[in-house]
Amino acid sequence: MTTLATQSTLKPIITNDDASPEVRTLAERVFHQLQDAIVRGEITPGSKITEPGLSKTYGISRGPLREAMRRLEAHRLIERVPHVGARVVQLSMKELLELFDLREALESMAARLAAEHMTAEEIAGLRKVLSVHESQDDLKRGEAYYQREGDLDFHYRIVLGSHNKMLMNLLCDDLYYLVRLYRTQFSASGTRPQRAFVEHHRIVDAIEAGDAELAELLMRRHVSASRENVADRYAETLEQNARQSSDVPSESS
Amino acid sequence: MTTLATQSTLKPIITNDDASPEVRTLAERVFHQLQDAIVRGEITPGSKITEPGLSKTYGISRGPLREAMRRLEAHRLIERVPHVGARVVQLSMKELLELFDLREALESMAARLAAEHMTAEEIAGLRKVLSVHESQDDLKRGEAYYQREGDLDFHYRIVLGSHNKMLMNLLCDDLYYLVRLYRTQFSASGTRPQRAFVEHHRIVDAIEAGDAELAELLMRRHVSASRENVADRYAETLEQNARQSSDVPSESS
DNA sequence: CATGGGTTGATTGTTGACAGTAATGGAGAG
DNA sequence: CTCTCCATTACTGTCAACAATCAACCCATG
Repeated sequence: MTTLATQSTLKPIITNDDASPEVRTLAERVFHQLQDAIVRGEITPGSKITEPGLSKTYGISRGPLREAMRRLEAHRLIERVPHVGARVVQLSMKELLELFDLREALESMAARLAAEHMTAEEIAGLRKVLSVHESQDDLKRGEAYYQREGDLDFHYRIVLGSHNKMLMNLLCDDLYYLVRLYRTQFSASGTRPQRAFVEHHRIVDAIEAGDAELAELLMRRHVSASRENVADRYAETLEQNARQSSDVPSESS
Repeated sequence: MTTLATQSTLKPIITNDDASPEVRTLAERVFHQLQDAIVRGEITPGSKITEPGLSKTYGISRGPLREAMRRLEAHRLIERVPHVGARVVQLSMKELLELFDLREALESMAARLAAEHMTAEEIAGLRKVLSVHESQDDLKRGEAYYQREGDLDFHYRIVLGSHNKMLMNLLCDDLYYLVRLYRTQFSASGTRPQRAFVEHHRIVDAIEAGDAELAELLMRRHVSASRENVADRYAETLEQNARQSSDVPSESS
């Protein structure tokens, strides 16, 4: 419920609602808007974005827009080359798997620290996330779309539970947006969500028991399994694309 | 000295030498200059920096300077709050230890991957670093200043040897500058460098043998030991500061 | 017909000025 | 003498215009 749908109408046009409470500057607001647009896939990965275009789209000057783009670059959501331009990042399969390797190392560490430092309230909140999570899954068995948002919320809370500021910055501010970017594309397959549920529960059990070593191990396995699932999905997509574009290989892009 | 050097020997004034070959824009150049200045301690951690001041110091307009500062913020070398200003980051002891925890998780992973993927040439280069490293230590036994730069070079090369782009970005671009910032302050104590040498050699041995598990374990221990050493140094510094400032407790913060 | 060079168009980098906001200092009241 | 309120001030955020650079296109030439 914390990070759930900012149910806007897919309009990148300027919005005065100020969903985020602490957006005190234009650059920050358009940064969040662009971040959302990229993560939700409204801007195709790999597509080129230009400063005049965006500044006109969002109705602001190029100054704040450039700052927003700098922040997007820092979060690795876009890539810029001097005097040429910027384009939305497009991870290769290799890089995507690398990202999951990073998550494996960092989140297993987070789980260990969470088992050591998480407070009772935080654990209760984590359990609540799991229950909501589960009821949603009962509702829509095959959907697995909101489920993935809930999954990220779960991981998010464990990282916060580590009480390690550096780790929180790294995972929540930098890596998770990349994860979300590809999560929408490669949502878990049919049998995977249920197993993920079980793994989530076992991880929380280990954390609640204060068993740091077990929590670390379980989280490592959990992320690794998620990695394998995404890899399969990616391979499927590539295969389909190859089959589709075999008719029109003269793609001008 | 907290403020910038006026016209003294340390000239941050515009330099056309272009040490980096690919500095195509003003913002990038001043970014690297500021990065160096911060890492070398020429700008005191915690001190406030203002845009007009820096723009006058470096002889550029506020536009590129703001971009440079954005990049510094992305690399976590400065911290900004809207409408207030920016100051050079100053890690607490807790955060510094957290940073080493991150290194432990990430570099042990890097060592494992390096043992799996490092080429013969890269291993040879690594050995050469160690030899240079050692001769320097023979030269100046207690100095341990260049040694630390060599130490970072060692770790740098192992991360590169992992052939994991994401990991390289994270460690080399983001975390290592923070490490360098505090390395100058808490250089290894007398007995530590020699032990670090031995550990380095054993890690390279494990990598050369392709023993991924051992390399991972050794690197984890190595970083952990380095962490303990820095923690001790930090505690000593704090103690000294407390003893010195016990005479003048009426500090106007 | 292919290839090289020059021109044109658009985009990025940079600058200076203007507007809004937070800190600073002083004046007045209690 | 201290506290509060207000005006000054300096800094940050924003904007529009200028300069430098790159990509694409057209034309000339071998």
